[in-house]
Amino acid sequence: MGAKEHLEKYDIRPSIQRLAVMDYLLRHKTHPTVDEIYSALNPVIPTLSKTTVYNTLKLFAEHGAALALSIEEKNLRFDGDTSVHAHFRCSECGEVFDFFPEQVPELLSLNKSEIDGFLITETQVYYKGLCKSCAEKRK
Amino acid sequence: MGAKEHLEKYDIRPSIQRLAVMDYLLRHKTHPTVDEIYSALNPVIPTLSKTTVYNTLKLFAEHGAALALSIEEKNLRFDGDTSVHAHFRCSECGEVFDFFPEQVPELLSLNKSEIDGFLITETQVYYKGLCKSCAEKRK
DNA sequence: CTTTAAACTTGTAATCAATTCAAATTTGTT
DNA sequence: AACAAATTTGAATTGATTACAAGTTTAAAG
Repeated sequence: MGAKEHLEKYDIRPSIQRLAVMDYLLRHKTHPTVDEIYSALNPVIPTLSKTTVYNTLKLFAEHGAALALSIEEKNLRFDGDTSVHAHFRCSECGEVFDFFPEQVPELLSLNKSEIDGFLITETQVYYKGLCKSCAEKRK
Repeated sequence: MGAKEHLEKYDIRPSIQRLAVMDYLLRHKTHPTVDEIYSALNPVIPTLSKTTVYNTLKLFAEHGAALALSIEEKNLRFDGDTSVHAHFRCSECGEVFDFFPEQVPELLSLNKSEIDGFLITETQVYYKGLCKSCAEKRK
């Protein structure tokens, strides 16, 4: 599915800037920060403002078209993949990976459900530690 | 267990300030922010600096004596309860609750384990939505 | 086509949580 | 008591994010 269809699906009008940001998110599974997205797109759309990237990502998150991850202290990170999955951040290299341990689906599927009177609309599961590549280097 | 024993357990020297912060965390299960802790303790220890509260909480988190929760956009929140549990943040009133759906223990117990070569040292599970009290008011 | 209003984008300025840093104080040790 | 290490302090700085007001684009109606 392309960026245009993805935006339409979430009732977001497809401006040039929004399409570019969505396209970037769909093509890069790296969970980029605002700065990374801005730096990548600025050469292509020279008039692009960083404020627009902020506005756009906030809009995406509100409409459910992207996930905002607060998995690291400094920057928010964004994910265009809104399917059920968790995230892993390596404390060595800082990279953020999609993560899918067996137990996760069950847990995330609590979404939209009600427990003890609490209405769950969003679930975030964050793991931290050493990624495969950094763990091997340690040896 | 008192604040002193708690600190000793995690190899943290018990200064006046550290004891006060730890004591506050153990007595208030509200997942307070730095500001909340500082504002509460400043009247008691007038010389207290906010930098000390920052330093202290960072130290606690590094030693595993407290949890740093990035469950909300603006401030970090802290939890003196380091046992296995998840958190729920109400998007209406902003309060952060301890939360313990059945599936959580299993998920959090991945801690210190290895999956696909990834070494997990920390797990955070965040739920967002409407808390019981705010959900009832909505009707 | 024009006109017009709404939606969107832009850049600057402001905010504010968190960190840096160097000086002052406290603590533990000989 | 004297010294070194650890801790605390507050002022200054950083840096991600937001606010805002002006400029631009888009879409719909005449």
